[in-house]
Amino acid sequence: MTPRRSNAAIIIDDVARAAGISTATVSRAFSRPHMLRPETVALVRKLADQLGYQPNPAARALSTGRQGNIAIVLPDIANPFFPPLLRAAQAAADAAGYSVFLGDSDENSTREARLIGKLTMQVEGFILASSRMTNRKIVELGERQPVVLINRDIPGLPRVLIDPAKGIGAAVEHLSQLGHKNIAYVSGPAASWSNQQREYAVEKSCAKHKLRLRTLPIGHPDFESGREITEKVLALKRVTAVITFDDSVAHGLLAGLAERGIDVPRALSVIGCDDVLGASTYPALTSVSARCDEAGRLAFELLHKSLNDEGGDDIRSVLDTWLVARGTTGPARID
Amino acid sequence: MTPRRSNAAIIIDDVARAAGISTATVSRAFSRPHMLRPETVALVRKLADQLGYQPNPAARALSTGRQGNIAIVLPDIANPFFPPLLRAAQAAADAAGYSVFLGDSDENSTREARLIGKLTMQVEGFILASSRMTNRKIVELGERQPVVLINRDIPGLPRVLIDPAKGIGAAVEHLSQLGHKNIAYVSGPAASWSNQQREYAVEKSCAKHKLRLRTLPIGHPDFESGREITEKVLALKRVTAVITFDDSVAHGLLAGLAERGIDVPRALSVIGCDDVLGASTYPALTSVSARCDEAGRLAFELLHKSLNDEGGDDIRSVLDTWLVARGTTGPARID
DNA sequence: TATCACTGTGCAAGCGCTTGCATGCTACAC
DNA sequence: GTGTAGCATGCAAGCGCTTGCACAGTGATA
Repeated sequence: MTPRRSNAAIIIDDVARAAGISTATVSRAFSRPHMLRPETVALVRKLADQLGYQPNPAARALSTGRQGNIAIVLPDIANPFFPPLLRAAQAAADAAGYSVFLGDSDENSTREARLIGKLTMQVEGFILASSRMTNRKIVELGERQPVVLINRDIPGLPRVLIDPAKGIGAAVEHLSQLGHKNIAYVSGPAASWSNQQREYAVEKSCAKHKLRLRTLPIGHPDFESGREITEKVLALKRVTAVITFDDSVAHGLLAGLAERGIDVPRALSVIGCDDVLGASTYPALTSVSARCDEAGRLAFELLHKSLNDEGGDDIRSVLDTWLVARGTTGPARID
Repeated sequence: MTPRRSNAAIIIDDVARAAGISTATVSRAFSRPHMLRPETVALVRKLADQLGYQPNPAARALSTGRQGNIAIVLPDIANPFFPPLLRAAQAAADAAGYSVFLGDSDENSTREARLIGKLTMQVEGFILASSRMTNRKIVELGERQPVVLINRDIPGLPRVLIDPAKGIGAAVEHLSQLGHKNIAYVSGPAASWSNQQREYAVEKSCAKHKLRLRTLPIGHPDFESGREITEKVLALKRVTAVITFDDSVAHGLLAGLAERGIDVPRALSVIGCDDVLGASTYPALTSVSARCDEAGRLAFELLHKSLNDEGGDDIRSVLDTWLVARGTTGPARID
């Protein structure tokens, strides 16, 4: 067979020939410089630069089994919780020399599994943020390849968890102090670990402070659903405060309330989760805050350790949350 | 040399052996099924499924020079303009069988160039959204590999442009009709094509409607900068309306105004650009709207055509904008 | 029956890199 | 002078796949 491509692409042989040495040495100048005489390394580096040589990652991957890539898979980039996380994770990965694949599963576990399947052979590991897959599937994946979870608590797999307990505890206490007796929780996707945690934390805190709690389910956690749930929230006559699964939903709810002329916080207090909207709503949203960028950074760090076989046993990194009280919470109205 | 890895990984030989045929035939069963007897294809498919065989992309890439990957590079995922775009582009790419690399340049052209360099050999093409690199660099890249631009107008390269003219024209007309005579434009990054277009459109429309225009520069276009610019906006005594580079900035400005008790729109009208915040501010933001998800989808489509050598000559796909008037615009105050 | 054009498969080279082992060399000790 | 270590480099196989070409079978045509 004759060569198929005769691109202008510079390959290792070109550099080797230019330097009058073997390709092995050129290769080592990049991957194991300490094995070579410093002058040799310098020469190769110079020539490579000059010729514009870049090692072909496919060839390298084929030979070594390492691709220098990772993948981040998440349910919905448009959810404002993820961009900061993604940004931080990609920045950390980049700094460590990795390139990152992005997979958006659109909140769909089948699609998520398909995406992962398509990427497995091209990446050294995965960061799964708010995965919608079953534990079993995730564990299976984890047996074949390094995986770090964000907001999913599966023993045995390294994971970064944003624990809403503290923040939600503070939120409920805040409401209790303001005189609220009946509150509602607008819950997120059932398959979401975060939602389970948040719901549980709300329940527990309400019990502690002796508040009555009603729960309202929602489909896709976004602005629209928040807006649409408004009617149902208002139908809960005695409820004077609402905690929502996330800020988007709170945002939608605020919009729905504004449309109906309901005064926030006088008639109803609203608290979001994630605190990703900053103070950018009006009134500024009281929210349970967390460093989600930190979660992204940390997740990559754990993955990086995994890749270098430094994965300690059963790492479970928990990030705390806290309440940021702004303008959407106030004293309970008196009926 | 002996084999380095003896993974449990199934390779093409395993399938070939199981089927009692050559690897060539197995390979063709995937890439050129029409060359084979249908029964052969079926057999191979069945066995491959059974064994869990997946072609190694690195080997394939090495052999064919095609990776099945593309990259999307953008200045800041945390900017709400990008997630919908990215989402749509990745969905389209996925549907066409491509996986996507993500690069966040952090608004930095050097970093952008570095990211691109790192990815070139792993992708078949690039989507550059709001690139911060110089025309020269981009053209150079385009000569070496398929590139589609979003919001960057370089003749010869396929590009998707969101043309603000119509929407901004409508915005200025809207303000003019409301009796505004003096308006301000809070501008974005100087290197941004979008900003240039928007600034130009504002100037032109103001001239047409005989409005006086002041321009205020801003650094990183985000919520914080918007908030910080408030003082300067208020210092422009006669200005009764402001158009901002994007929604984030408008958002920040609204927050800044609210903090100072300035009534929007009674004391000052505000118009954003991109319309990515929905009606989620209060008052709901009047904004120049565009289908940014459509831009993402379209960009991939153009890239896909490029990759299949169907790139027409000098494709320049322009998406229109329009004004969505909401609550932040009203009659000019009378000083 | 011999010839010819297909068709479906197999052979084996080659994609560009890494790396185990061999080799040549220098330097030092005996 | 010989032996021996140790260092820097080269040789060549192999990573898993694709694909040009060769080749064997088949049926149609002469």
